[in-house]
Amino acid sequence: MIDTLNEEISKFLSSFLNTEDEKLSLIEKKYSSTITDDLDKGHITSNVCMIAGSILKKNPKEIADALVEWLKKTDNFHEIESAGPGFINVTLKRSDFVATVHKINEDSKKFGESDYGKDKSIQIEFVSANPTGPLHVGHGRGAAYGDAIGRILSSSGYKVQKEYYINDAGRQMDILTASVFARIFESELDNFFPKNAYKGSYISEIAMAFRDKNNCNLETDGHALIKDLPEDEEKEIDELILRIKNTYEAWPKIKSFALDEVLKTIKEDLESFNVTFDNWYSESSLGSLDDKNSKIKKAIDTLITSKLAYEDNGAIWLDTSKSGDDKNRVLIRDDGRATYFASDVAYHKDKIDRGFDKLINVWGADHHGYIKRIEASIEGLGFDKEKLDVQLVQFANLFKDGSRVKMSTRSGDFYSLADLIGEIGTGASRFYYLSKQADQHLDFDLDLAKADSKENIFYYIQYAHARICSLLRKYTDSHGSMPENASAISGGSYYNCDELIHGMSKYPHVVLRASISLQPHLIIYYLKDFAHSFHSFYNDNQVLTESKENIDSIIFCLNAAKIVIANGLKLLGIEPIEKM
RNA sequence: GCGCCUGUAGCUCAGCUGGAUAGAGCAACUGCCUUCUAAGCAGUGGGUCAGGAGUUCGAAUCUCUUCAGGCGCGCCA
Repeated sequence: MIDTLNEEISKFLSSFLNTEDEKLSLIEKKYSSTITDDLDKGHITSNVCMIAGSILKKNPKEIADALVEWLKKTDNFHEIESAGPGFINVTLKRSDFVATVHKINEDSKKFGESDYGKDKSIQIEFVSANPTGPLHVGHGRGAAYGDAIGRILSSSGYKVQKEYYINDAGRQMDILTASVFARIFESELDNFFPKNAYKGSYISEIAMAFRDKNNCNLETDGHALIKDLPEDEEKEIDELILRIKNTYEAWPKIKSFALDEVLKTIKEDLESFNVTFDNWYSESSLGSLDDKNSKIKKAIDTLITSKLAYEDNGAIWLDTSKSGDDKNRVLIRDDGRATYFASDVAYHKDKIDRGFDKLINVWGADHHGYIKRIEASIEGLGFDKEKLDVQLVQFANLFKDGSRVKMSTRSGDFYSLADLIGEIGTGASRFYYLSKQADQHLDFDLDLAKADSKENIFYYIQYAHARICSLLRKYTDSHGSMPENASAISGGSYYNCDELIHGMSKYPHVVLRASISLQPHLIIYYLKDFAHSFHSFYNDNQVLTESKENIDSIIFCLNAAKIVIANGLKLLGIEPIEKM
């Protein structure tokens, strides 16, 4: 019905105000009609008269009075009032108001969807954690966020692809391999373990699994491998990697085995976190600089041809400062190896080449200094940098028993995402990760997530859903099938559901707003408010002792309320609970 | 030093592209379970929206500035 109001406002503006088109379109652009916060102000409200008053230098209240007269003549609405400094408050006809409930029941799972992003494709790249170990709680927030905006954008009509970029080409992979190697041949190496290797217990598990499936024979002298290694931890591991590669031919076999095992764990963790990807993109598929036809070589050649990349001091640099970066960045080191940045340039080129209308990168906030140079490379390759939208996710601090949970990947033992899911469940985990705007620091309180009080908003919302389910069960137990209309409400004899219906009518607007702003937390706060309306209703009304007509109408309405809560939770990747 | 983020009730946070008396929960105090799930509801008290200036019909929201806190500034990934 907001559309109807806006159409009438358009007609009013052009015929009544009699002013030039330029000003009219400015008014049209700036004003907004919204669903009211409370029923005292009717169902819909518009600030159009104040905007018009300001642009046309006229008294807003006079315009409002004229608009009220105009709208009254159309007979589209039950009641129209001007209020305050020049708001227009509209009360809908009972039938239009109740139509919301019918629409929700009909649309059911599709209620809240729109075609806002129709014909546009968006790719979201997120998590993309190095495949060197299981996901930890730091990755959880990006995972929940990327997946949620994927769901939200899909529901707004966008064609969405979710992608995980696997960093399987760099030094990290060698360190992973060396770590596993050292565990496999622990005894041959006199229990030596490199200082900079991955120390988690998963490394030993991978080593054991490898030993079970392969004949492991070191063949060379283990003592020689570890003799006189450099003291410096970085140099130590690099030297060890070099020696193993030169003497142990099964190195690639361990490497691919370790990668597969780690990826398997990551996929399992994500799956139990209700996060799925449409595509897993391997960094190594970008090829090597030695291959003329590889993606990485071609991307860099393009930059060299356009003179944005140049040689200096034996290295190849990209002129990123031209696009606002602090300094220029190295693409190819003086020893001929590509940097991580070079891979990323080629990767982003490939993403754009794949034809998406928009790319969203979900990055940890610590990478924000990296945005400029990626944008610069996109411009350098001749693309519009606006195609890329980097969404930063701040770290989440976990609190347990009142104090901060430490997580350190180096020491080996850390609080993993799987631990979190095991402790509070997927739903509550996702919920709290998403409960605050992504680019702001989040204190994640594990004790709160498990608490059984109103303070725990997750269960507060789920409880509303479960209570409705319980009523619906009791209704169908005695009545057989579900009611199909709300005659008592539309007829105007029963008003107690009005606040709930009014709340439900906001839902599609909330979803759209979350979609445009990429902010899932808006849905959480909406659901919290809506759950409150329900609990309040539930307390004031003894549903099942009402008259038959009233019961039917209430149940029809509550089924709609259940749909709204369930749809909202599903957009967050959370399964609604039917019984608590 | 430069860049990004943040500062709203005692605590944890909402507050949509500027809109009507700034909202929740917790904590404090009061009520409501022989009736559909009390993980619930209703009420009371609690605010210089960090400080200052500006933009205008109107600012927590936009601009500038001061103060305070967090993070990032590699031929690492």
